[in-house]
Amino acid sequence: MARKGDRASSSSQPPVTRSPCKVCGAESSGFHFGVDTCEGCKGFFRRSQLKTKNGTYEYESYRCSKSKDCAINVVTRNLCRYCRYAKCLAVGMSKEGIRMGRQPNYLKHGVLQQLQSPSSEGNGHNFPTSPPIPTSPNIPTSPGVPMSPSIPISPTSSTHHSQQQQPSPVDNSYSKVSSWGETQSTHSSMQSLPSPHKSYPLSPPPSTVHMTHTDMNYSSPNAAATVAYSNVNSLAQLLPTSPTSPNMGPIPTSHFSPMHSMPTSPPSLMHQGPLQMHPSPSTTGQLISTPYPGPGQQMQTGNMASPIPYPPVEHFIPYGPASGVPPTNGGPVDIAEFLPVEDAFKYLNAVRELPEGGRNLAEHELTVENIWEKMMLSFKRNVHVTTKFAKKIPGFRTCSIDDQISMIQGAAFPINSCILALDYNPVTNEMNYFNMTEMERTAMPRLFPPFAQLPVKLPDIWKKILALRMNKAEMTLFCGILLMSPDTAGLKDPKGVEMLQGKLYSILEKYTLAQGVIGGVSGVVRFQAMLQAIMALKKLNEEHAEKTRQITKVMPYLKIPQLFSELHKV
Amino acid sequence: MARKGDRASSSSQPPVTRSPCKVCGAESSGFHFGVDTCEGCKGFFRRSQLKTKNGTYEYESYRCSKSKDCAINVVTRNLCRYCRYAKCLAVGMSKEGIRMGRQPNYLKHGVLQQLQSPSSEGNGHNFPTSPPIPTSPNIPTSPGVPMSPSIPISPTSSTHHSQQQQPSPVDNSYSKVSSWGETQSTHSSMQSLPSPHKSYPLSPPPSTVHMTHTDMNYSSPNAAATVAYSNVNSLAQLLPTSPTSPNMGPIPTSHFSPMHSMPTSPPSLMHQGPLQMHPSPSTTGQLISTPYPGPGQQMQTGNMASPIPYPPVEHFIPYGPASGVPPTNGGPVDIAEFLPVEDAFKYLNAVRELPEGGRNLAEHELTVENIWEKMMLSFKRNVHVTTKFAKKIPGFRTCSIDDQISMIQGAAFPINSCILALDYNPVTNEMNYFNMTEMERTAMPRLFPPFAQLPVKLPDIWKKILALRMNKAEMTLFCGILLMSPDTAGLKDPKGVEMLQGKLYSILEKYTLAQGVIGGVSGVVRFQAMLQAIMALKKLNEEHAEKTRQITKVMPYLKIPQLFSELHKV
DNA sequence: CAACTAGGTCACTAGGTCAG
DNA sequence: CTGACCTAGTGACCTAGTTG
Repeated sequence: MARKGDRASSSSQPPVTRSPCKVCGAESSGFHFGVDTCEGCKGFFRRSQLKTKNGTYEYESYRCSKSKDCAINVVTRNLCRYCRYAKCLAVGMSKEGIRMGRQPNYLKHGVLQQLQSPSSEGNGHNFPTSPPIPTSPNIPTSPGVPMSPSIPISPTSSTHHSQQQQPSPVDNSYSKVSSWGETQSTHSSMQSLPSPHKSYPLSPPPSTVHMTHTDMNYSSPNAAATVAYSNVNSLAQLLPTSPTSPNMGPIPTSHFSPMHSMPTSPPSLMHQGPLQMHPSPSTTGQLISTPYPGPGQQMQTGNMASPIPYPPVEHFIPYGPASGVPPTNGGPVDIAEFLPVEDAFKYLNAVRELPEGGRNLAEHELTVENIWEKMMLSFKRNVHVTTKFAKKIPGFRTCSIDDQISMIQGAAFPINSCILALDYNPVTNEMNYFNMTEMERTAMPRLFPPFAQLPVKLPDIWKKILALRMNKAEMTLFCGILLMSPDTAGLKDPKGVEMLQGKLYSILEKYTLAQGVIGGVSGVVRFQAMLQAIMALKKLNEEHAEKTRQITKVMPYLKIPQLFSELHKV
Repeated sequence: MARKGDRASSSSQPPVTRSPCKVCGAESSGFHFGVDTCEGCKGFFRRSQLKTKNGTYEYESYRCSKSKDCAINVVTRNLCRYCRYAKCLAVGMSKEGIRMGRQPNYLKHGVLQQLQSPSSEGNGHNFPTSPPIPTSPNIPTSPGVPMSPSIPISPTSSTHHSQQQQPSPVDNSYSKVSSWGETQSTHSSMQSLPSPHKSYPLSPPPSTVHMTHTDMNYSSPNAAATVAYSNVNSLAQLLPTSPTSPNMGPIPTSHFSPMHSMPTSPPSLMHQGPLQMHPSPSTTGQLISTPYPGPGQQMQTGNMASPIPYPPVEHFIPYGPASGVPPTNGGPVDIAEFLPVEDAFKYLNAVRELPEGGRNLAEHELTVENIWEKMMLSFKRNVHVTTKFAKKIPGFRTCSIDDQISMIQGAAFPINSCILALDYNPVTNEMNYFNMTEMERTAMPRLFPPFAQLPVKLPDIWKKILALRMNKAEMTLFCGILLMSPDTAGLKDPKGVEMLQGKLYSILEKYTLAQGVIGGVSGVVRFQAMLQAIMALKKLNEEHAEKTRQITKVMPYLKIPQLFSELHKV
């Protein structure tokens, strides 16, 4: 049976389709370690990953005698092993990327690309539901399918990452730029390579390809306020801060002032983009911004199968001193006396924006390392703001530092996930996936298979959360409960935490009951639904921690900020 | 064009993503060798079972270069064939598990048919009952598992569908006889993996190998017809039972009749011996029996260790029609109309006794295998009774068979753990640790290190549960909530389950509130504490599942009844 | 029939080999 | 060490056979 090489040259296919090796430009012999490469680079990469007798990896011995920016092409590829390996990583080669077995037909027939091609087409669907016309003969980039992340998809926008198109020697893809060099330098033995980060270009022209909202309206105003966590790596360092830290900003004397402003953060803080905020005209309370279109705005049914029961307007729930319905037991609840809602909530809200220093990746930058790094950046900021949030929760500061750390470790992810519900639009399925662009998000399943389910599971939870129609006070309590989990791993005083959490539960219940019927749902039912949402978030958290462990096992070379490793006890 | 394969992706069916492969998590393409797997794992398993030229099986050549505990997921599945194959076995794949032909419709959309009439079921609850699901004798029964199918309890009747109801009166499953000898022997050569089928005799000469008494008293006329499944032990088999199964025993017309009898089950079902029921002098409701001896009675322990000296009268909490305190909203709760408490609870209670066929090990018998076997025996009985319990929970039968199975899988352990609280004495720390003797229990940490924490963590949870002072009705609802978890893994209709669970929550809350102050604690607080206990149990369950996975990875030669492997999704 | 699944096929790719 | 060539798998499709 016809053997190998044929695929390229012979066969029924015109030889034209044979793409060049993504690393050196030579003729490729197929997908190797997730990337279209030649036999040479395939073999080189394989050997590089072998362990030597001393237990180190082969690639660790590579050194560059120049400035780590050697061009890699057919002719020069053997001149610098360091740079060749770096290039391999840069184009996305990795053990995880392997795809064995037969190539799916839909790939062969070049299904997917067209969706991406005409640049940013309105609708958010990026799935091959239609019988796709073979636009381009080769490798499409489909989520879930391991392959080179650097394949140019949209010819239109190809202006900027020209390199991989041309089988030529020039290659800027993994070039110099040392923006991250800073942190890198402190990162130990990085000099011996594997940190592909260094080698990546950091600020290529913003991808025009798949532009999403996040890009534009981010102007980070309160940058200074949140201050330099840039170098902080330990949670412990964050905690001892005085609760009245000047960074906190002014604490509103009244938490229930009836103004329509966004939380307390500047508008730019909100992840708006296409997502509009429309306060209910009928209310005066402070609202949580959401992606729902406001009154008079058309709600388009997108890819959702079932009709969305909740209309946009009522979603904006005012809160304030117990208005009508009396609570089950006890008098009206004045949350303001118990917890500074505004103050706490603003930190929660911060996770909805791209962190400082973050940027959206261009198409050709969608590599494991780059995405990981972006995630880490986001994550770090999130732990920070969660920490600040935590300090506002009654009783949190009374716990031991160790327990405080444990709780933040255990709750940062679920809390963050919860808040992102505010940016989810169940109708269009638009979401803020940890501040990633849609392109980045869709690249995830391919680059990090264990995370593949997350973008699927989160929306379910988000729907639940949105259906709760929580206002800021409720959301704050809700997250407080997530934080104060007595079953947090490693807790030294679970009893104490349990009591504190119990208090939160009870306040939330009273408050919710006092709210009366919201959106046709009674307070009792809403409260129970909140409890269920809490459980769902906790469960998701555990799954996620497990997945993270898997990933870091499989990709031990990924940098894991201490915070993160702490968070998931990796 | 579009051939079948597309069924997964496209199809006219709801865009519901197919369930993940039980082995690697990739998208499954259907049932293969008895398990929901992807094409890759299907092919891998098939090839593994092929004979080589030397007459050996392909899988016999597999070796693990690490510690036989490699994670298997879509990314790593090709890294270790030994572990991948082990995982295949663990999830129950086997040649005998094959099921060909069309998949019954009720499996596909089992959920919807709830509209059916409640029909039978001696007592008349008004909750929907699923249509008497056709008993399909050929549910994927994967062998790979050493135990008899048997649904014990009461062999009488069984006139209808005798096939799946193998009336083996006694459920000592795979106890005595050669079963172990068989497997063990083949396992001696464990080094090179498994002959799972050899070791997990199921289909092989159905006669010799695995024959326990099941054979003898199996007198069903159509034995031949069912022969192939005589050893079936899939959960699926247990479920389709007609709700009118005569095994249920007499059902009291009034669930609240103030009699002091033990539930309604035959005495032999109850772990009575030392357990006496002593109603609180001030009440007349039915009580949960506990290890606390009643006044003037001496406590003697069965297979448990020492006597328990302490009779907290308040521990016995009566229940009955809402007495004094009015519920939060709505009138008094009549649980009897909603759920046959007595009937359901008796099954729960059964886990407190040593299963039939079980025996306590002598000191020299405390080996990994023996203890494992004992655990499995207990476990199997527990799943059985949990299944029966589940059928009594309103709405459970309306779920699809798959979901029913998933829920039992996910809840058997926490439910069983919960019930054992009734045998825990917080003063002396005496406990019923899954019916093990103290000696056996103390041997556990040494033999199964991953389980070391269990005997430590359980008491904490038990204390919480005891502190709740739940009566039978509450306990039944509590366990029902554990069962109907919308976040159960693999659920196809989580929404439906969520709704059903919500109902249970709401009933429990109303009922608990109606109980008023118990032991100085208000209903509101008690209810909240119940919620926390539920979360604690769920968390413990996940940890335990993880530990189990560890153990079975490290000791792949341990026989794992399918029920067990299913239970923890090993 | 229609809905499913073992098995077979064969397009593909890790790894191993061994001249260069 | 490199990389063209091989071999042993792998897994997307397909077909034949089974079952409701």
